[in-house]
Amino acid sequence: MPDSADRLEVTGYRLTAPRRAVLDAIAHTNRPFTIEELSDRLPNIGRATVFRTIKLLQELEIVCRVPLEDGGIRYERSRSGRHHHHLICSECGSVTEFNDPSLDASIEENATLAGFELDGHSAELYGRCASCRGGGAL
Amino acid sequence: MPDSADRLEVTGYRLTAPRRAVLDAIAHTNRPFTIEELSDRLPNIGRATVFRTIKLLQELEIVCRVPLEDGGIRYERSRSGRHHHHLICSECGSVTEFNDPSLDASIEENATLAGFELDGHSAELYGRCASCRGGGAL
DNA sequence: GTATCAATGCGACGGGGTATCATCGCCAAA
DNA sequence: TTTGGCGATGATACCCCGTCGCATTGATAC
Repeated sequence: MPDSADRLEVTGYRLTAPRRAVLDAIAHTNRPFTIEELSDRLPNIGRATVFRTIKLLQELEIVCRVPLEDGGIRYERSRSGRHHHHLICSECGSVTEFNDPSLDASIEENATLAGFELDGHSAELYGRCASCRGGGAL
Repeated sequence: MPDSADRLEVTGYRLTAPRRAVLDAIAHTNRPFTIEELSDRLPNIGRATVFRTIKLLQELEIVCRVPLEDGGIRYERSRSGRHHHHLICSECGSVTEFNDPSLDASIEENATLAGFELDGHSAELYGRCASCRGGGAL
């Protein structure tokens, strides 16, 4: 994951061994993960450092936070690296990013209607993904 | 708040003194609150009971959970009692409910496009409300 | 090389919520 | 009206997730 490393350096953060290890671990993960899972895979790295690194990567939009329906939190490597929304499968836990200008427009319109100055928003969709529906028991 | 009490009874839950007290407290609150705040206002009621009651009221859609931008959680009496979204002011903390069929339609469309079977979604908008903008320093 | 200061690791801490379990009290049936 | 069942309560311990404080380490500039 060279460009993520680049992004760290370019923004003035030090590219240390623990940060490399975290970047490497998430590069090799294709499923949303918890900090605990990540931390377990990196036994030589302090838990606090994993938290701090993930927080940093969120700010750099390399990783994004995925709020689950039950209130739990997972994280995932951001594929687009830009603002997006999530489709979260309650069966297999997979997360799909999507982007829809008309959805964003609709959100902005509602803010404007309410006299609201928008500076951020989130939208999460919960349900069952295509493959779980296809192969599933229902 | 007689109809909330009714809703409890109708759905088969007992309308007990602690539940009445919680209903009464939230009826007299017009701002989003934390469980701690609510619990402090009800010193004779156990903290666990406050948590349990709020959880119950969420299920009955009498109260809704408001996720803040920083990850914190507040609760608010639901005005519409139905599915809705939130405009959350980062300055004064006020929460405004809104409902927009075209926003919901847009969400459903994205789900359909992805082959997703939707069973729930959330959308939170963060920014500054009209009155904070009007009287504010900017 | 060496100084500097960000980053790390450790352990303690804190907030928010749940589990356990004995007790209470609402409600209905007798 | 008493009684009994069982849902609700309260106190406490506990758990999970994330942060803080602080001494130490190590990346980078000079």
